[in-house]
Amino acid sequence: MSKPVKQSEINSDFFDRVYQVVRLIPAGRATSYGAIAKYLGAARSSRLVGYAMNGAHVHSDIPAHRVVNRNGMLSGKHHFPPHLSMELLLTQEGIVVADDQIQNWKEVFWDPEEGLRL
DNA sequence: CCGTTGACGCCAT
DNA sequence: TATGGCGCCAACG
Repeated sequence: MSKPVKQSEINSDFFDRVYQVVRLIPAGRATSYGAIAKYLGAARSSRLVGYAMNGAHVHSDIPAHRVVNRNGMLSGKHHFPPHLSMELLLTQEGIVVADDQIQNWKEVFWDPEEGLRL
């Protein structure tokens, strides 16, 4: 198994799946768009995860700030309001951020497959 | 209906 | 190590 599959062949609620996973990210930890896509069986559709986050602002219970790119860089900071920037939110959770990048990324990174004990 | 865009990531050079 | 190209697929004009 583990064969790449188009998300459209899996289900039509890809975004909801993404939101579900993001909600499970523990405070003080963070994951990447690619890790979520991979967990959902659409490893090559990481861009869709980012797109899903774009509409996550309507769901105030989704910690979108805990999702960054594979390098731990805050590539989506530009989409947050000034008073609730990614850097601020992450810092409040104990994550160290410098130059728009999460420090100790290897330790902070939360893999959905590991965290959810797949 | 068609071309562009985009909170990404892998691979080639 | 750094840079550029391509795939992926929904949303938009």
